[in-house]
Amino acid sequence: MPDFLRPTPRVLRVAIPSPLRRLFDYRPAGPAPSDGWHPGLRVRVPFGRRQVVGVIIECRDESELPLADLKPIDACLDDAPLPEDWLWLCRFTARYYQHAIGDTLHHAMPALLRQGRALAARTREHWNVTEAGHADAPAGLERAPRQAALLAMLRQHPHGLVTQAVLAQSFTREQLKALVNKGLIERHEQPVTGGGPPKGPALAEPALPLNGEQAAAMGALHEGLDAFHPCLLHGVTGSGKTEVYLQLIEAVVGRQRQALVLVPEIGLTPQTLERFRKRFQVPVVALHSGLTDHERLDAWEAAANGRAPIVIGTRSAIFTPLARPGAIIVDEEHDGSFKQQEGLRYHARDLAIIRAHRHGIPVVLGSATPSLESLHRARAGDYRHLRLTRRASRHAPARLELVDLRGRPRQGGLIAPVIDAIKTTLNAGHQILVFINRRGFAPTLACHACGWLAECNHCDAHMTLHRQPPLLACHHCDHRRGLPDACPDCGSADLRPLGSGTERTEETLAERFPDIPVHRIDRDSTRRRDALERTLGEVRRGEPCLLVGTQMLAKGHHLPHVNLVVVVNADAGLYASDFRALEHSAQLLEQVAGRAGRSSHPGRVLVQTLHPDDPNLRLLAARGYDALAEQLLEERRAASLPPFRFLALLRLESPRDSDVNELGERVAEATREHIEQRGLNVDCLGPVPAPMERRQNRYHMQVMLGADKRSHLHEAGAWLIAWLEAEPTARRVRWSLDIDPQTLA
DNA sequence: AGCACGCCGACT
DNA sequence: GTCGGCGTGCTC
Repeated sequence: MPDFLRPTPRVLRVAIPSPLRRLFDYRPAGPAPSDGWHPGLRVRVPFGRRQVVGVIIECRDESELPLADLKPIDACLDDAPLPEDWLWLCRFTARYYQHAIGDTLHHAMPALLRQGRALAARTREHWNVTEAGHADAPAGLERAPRQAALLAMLRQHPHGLVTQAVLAQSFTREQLKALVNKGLIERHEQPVTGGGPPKGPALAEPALPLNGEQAAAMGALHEGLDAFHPCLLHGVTGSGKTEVYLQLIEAVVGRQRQALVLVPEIGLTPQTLERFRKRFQVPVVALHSGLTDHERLDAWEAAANGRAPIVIGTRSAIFTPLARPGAIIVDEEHDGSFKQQEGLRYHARDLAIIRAHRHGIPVVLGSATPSLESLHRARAGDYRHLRLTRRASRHAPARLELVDLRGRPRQGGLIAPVIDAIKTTLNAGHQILVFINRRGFAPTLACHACGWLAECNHCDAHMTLHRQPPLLACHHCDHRRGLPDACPDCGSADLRPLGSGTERTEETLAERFPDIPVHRIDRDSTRRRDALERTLGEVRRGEPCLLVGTQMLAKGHHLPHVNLVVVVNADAGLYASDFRALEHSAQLLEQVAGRAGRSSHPGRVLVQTLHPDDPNLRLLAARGYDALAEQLLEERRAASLPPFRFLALLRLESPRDSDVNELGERVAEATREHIEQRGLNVDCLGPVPAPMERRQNRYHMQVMLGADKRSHLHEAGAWLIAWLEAEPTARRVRWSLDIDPQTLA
């Protein structure tokens, strides 16, 4: 039925920004949008005692409530619905992650749209010369040379000029206003002309020549530009994955389509953007945290109407609408930052796959150390497995050398042979990267008389000792304390730092190598804007130096003069309770190793460990990440863990431990009963205390659901949520269901 | 989530 | 006397 014949629906089902997992019915009111009522239109509605911006999800004629009880909407905010692909993705996401649709839409929308800012009606200010202004000698300009010049310029443009163009010629708003007051020019609002890709060639600089493997990968990608075509681009550090991305984007843009590129949180650096912007003549829209609300909305619209051919952003950029989607690229697909860890707990990489499937376009997951999930799907034939094994430099990637820590005295966390290796490398004129996974001076402060340890009052955690400035800080809450002069338990003054963090290692190395600059890079030292870039800029000049840093240093930065990498302690992930700890640890070690010897010199990687005989560590050292990943996949299969089984984790938290305990018991019990009754093939384990049970004075418990079939897991999860929503005592407990949890913490 | 209502404790 | 703590209930 054509829209103009469609009668106005009696009921609008609206998603409201709230955690409530249902829709609310309203009566249409006010002028109908020009194309009629449709899902995707934003409406301003009364909700309780306030006004909110909601989104129409369904137009119908029936309601479960008497129609007379429905409130009318206050206004429709859009002339046309929000983009269909965006709405589809949001609805899918809400369903898959079992999250409230209203809250999902709210999170996926630019702030200005959430606030009800008009989208369709956005116009640009335009200035035209009036009839009076076209007269030979307009009056009132004798003593206003700038105004006269401005009028002269506008007279050159029969179709007028936008404000931006006027201001760019160093005229002012005041001069425009003065001319308007004199009746010589007029102000108009002109709709922003959108749509259509930018014209002209896409490339600003020629593509680089590809090696055989890259060319083969490109060939494979070229075969499937018009179809869903998931690829795992599995390439060692320095093998040229980015060049493959760039050439894929070139092909996509050349076909008048758009490319969406997702990068890890710390990957959206000026260098990354520079590389894209230098290559392409067409605009590259970057969605980063520094944008104003207005810029964000502009970018969203530019993507939605097709003006932006290339969009780059972090996790949340997966919710950018695209008018003509051409390809999605997820760089460093194994990176943990693609999973949102609170609220709507979505995984941007997984949504990228879904989105590409829906659009029928290729999606490329790139990594040197793919997640076991992606590796498994590539091996199963769900993804095309494209490998890049050759590095641009002559050298094979550095192998890990395990260094036995047992029984050896440490200075700043380092043992004598490692310090000797550092000295040798410095003497040869190279740089060294020391990687240590704890910031601060020392993990904690201990009393040597009685064994007291500095503990946080609000968390089950030690307080970290910091020297700059001197204090004890908890890394799990914002609690801080000054340093005690004496042990609070026994009064002894013999308080000593226990273990080493970045500050202590930095201090030790600075004492040991007084003539060599030591740069510390961690969250504390890079708090100032640009501090990281400035330090790295200096390091890239190539003078011998020492870099001490946390995992911030492991990712992506190109450090061509680093020739030796030292890992202070590799043991964190070896015996952790989290089944993914080893995978993540191995990825990190491989990434760190990739920092060594990227240019002219082969590098060394020294890995200190208390477990030099650990079979997993030995496998990683001897044969690399891929070999260990194979091994871990077999272990996961044997243990029925992801990616061979699907998980959902219920997290419960409350200031009162009895509340979480009791609710945990009851919800797990009820869920097990339901699973039994319905004959679902689902395990329900727990409740168990979360790894750090008390955090910020709140008690954390969890209940785990596991299933071989997603549909069974989904049903059990949905039932559990319904149970909690109906349970009065659950309101005293904060709870959330994490589908495909990435960590069990 | 907000936001109101409502019922008890310590204050100007 | 009231200001305000958070338990309880509701939102088309």
